[in-house]
Amino acid sequence: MIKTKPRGLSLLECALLALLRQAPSSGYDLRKVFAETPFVHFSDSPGAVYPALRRLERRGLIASLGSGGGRRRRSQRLTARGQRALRLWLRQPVTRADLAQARDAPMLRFAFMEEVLGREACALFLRQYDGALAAYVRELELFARENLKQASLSGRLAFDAGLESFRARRQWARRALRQMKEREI
Amino acid sequence: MIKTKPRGLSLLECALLALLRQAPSSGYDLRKVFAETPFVHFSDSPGAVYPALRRLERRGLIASLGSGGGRRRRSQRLTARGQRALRLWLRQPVTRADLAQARDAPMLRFAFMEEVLGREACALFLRQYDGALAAYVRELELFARENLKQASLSGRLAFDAGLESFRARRQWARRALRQMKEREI
DNA sequence: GGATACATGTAAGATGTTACATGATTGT
DNA sequence: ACAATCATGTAACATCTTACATGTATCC
Repeated sequence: MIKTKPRGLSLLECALLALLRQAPSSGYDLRKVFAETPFVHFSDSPGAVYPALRRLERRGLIASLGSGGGRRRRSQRLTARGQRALRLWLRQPVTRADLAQARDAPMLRFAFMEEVLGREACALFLRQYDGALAAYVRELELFARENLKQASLSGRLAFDAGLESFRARRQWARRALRQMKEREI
Repeated sequence: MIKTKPRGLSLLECALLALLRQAPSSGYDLRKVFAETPFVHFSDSPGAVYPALRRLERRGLIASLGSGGGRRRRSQRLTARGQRALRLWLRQPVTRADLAQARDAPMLRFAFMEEVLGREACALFLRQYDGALAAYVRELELFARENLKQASLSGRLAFDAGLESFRARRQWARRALRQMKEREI
């Protein structure tokens, strides 16, 4: 028995795994990706990235390439265990909690999915995602009917904004599925 | 000079202020709101809510109603300072960071805005929000043209999902502004 | 050899999560 | 009196933010 606690990985840690799979990189490289890529909300602060990398290293999911002391550039690569952890994360089903709380997690997974799991997994994901969205939209509509009667106009509109985000995302999922199939040839 | 550090309020703390303005409530009440309201992502865990309430109390933004020791129900109400803090939060301009990082903050503010600041402030907000979204969408489109050439299909689609969310939100903002004006009579 | 950019790290503090503990109230 | 529910709180832990500290390479 190993002493590793089976705590889950944070979204940041998963993103780091996915980026390191594409190419071994240093913490500095990864921070630049976060700094320069819009609308992915990860912090490029050293106090977030370097500790996360060392957590991944401690778990054996990544390993240093260039060694040496001091403060020289130190690239990290994914280990076999890291590969497995990444695939596991990418293959998770889409849950209601993913929609309600960790709203960006599904899309982050999808962004890296094709490279790691291939087109079929992407198509499966899109169908699951659409289904989960459909159920969640129904739930929200029901809530609106029962609880938004005497809300202010701005309150109702704010709720609508959320609802329409999910509806738009459903449309996107359908379109994405079509495109995946078209280019399957 | 008072010793209060001018640290900002967390989104949770702002939400608590807004809810307490509607009606004095206990921590338990507030937790139930978070537990039962879908797609507002606040935790209903006691370890999040009670410490946040005590921080607000320490700052003089809320105050206890029912006193008494033990573990009896203790409702909190907004103080005059709390009112001012709430209005200040609601009146903040929409920034790029609100769109890129704190994505839910603007809508949370809008939801409570009419009750506290009135229709005109809502209309101003919607125009600002639309403008900020327009600029951000242009920025994202530029990024896509320059950096998404050799991305995988799922990678490009994931980016599109984000883009379309922002476009859909712009449409919503325009529609909301129309509705605000229609019912202004 | 001095300035500048590259690169890694840490310390302090805020916040949130999970799990547990415990006091009050209500119904039977 | 007992259980169930209401209601508040705390301890341990993980993560992230901000700000600072420090070493290395490169260019002139």
